[in-house]
Amino acid sequence: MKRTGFARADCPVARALDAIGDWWSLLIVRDAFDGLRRFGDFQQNLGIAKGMLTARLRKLVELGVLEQVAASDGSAYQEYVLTKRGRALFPVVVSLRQWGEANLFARGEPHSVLVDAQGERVGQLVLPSKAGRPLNWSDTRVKKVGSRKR
Amino acid sequence: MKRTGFARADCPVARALDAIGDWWSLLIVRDAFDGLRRFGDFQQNLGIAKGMLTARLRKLVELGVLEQVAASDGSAYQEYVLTKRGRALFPVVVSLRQWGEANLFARGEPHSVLVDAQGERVGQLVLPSKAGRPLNWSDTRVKKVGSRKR
DNA sequence: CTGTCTAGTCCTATTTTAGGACCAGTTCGA
DNA sequence: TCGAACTGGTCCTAAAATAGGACTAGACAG
Repeated sequence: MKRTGFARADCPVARALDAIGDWWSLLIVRDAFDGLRRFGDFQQNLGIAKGMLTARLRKLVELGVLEQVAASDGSAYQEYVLTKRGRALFPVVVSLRQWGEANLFARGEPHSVLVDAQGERVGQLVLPSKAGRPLNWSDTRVKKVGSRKR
Repeated sequence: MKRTGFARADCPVARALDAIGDWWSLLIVRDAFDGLRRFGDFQQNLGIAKGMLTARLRKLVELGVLEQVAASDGSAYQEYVLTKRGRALFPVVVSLRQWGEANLFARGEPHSVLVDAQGERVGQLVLPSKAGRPLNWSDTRVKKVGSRKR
């Protein structure tokens, strides 16, 4: 049957997953962060079927995550680049990366790493309180819509 | 056809999506962070088909994201709770939440919010450099496996 | 003991996916 | 300047994933 949609959910997590939580979208975004721009680049690098890629790119453009611009090499082709909204997905990609690094590789097994401009490995993502104190999961809770609880 | 797998990819993002990037897993994890523990709680709250939920819970247990424990109310039933590995998904859920809040709700449209123990809204996730300086996407790049580039 | 609740299993119709054949417009090479 | 190859798609098919519901064994409550 048709996949259940969450586009009208109260929960932002559900809406986010509805938008970009499918099997390919975040990998396309990851590759876009990596500098890939052309249809053929994505297709080759991901090994995705062309029809699937067409559909995903179209949806990401519709969502405002990617936009099509004239090719930077002066040819008549188009390129796909991240918009501001797309670049805002950076923490999502990084958090997945960090969880994957820590939990899905054997000790010593090589993987790509995220480094800063100096080539130094980056630290772990931190969730700060309003006052700037680092929080972990047990310091937080979700306040539901309409909840009067303070 | 069978969905393409990324379990052996070099990229931790790809492996993470292979593990938990399907349509339901992260919503189940979100609900687990929210305190849901029983099969029926997940099933009702998500509106997911029972067969789907069974399959997803089984996979999450296999992955070590959830574990089954005896019910806390003393009944003969089992409950599903997050393991350490599952709790490590906190930044993933939070990053999706923050992106969804900022990009998928109309101005003024209500949504659930993440608050700290004092009921204060939390800040934005921050990626620090090794030295603690906040980084954004343009300050970073991915060093591929086997890459000699510094 | 009997009826209801819980946590499933199993089946089916429909949708989604992967993969490949095909195609029009663009660019390259001689 | 022409033909070949490349780019960025479209369209088709077989197989797999999904939603939804019928059914069930064991737990529990009265």
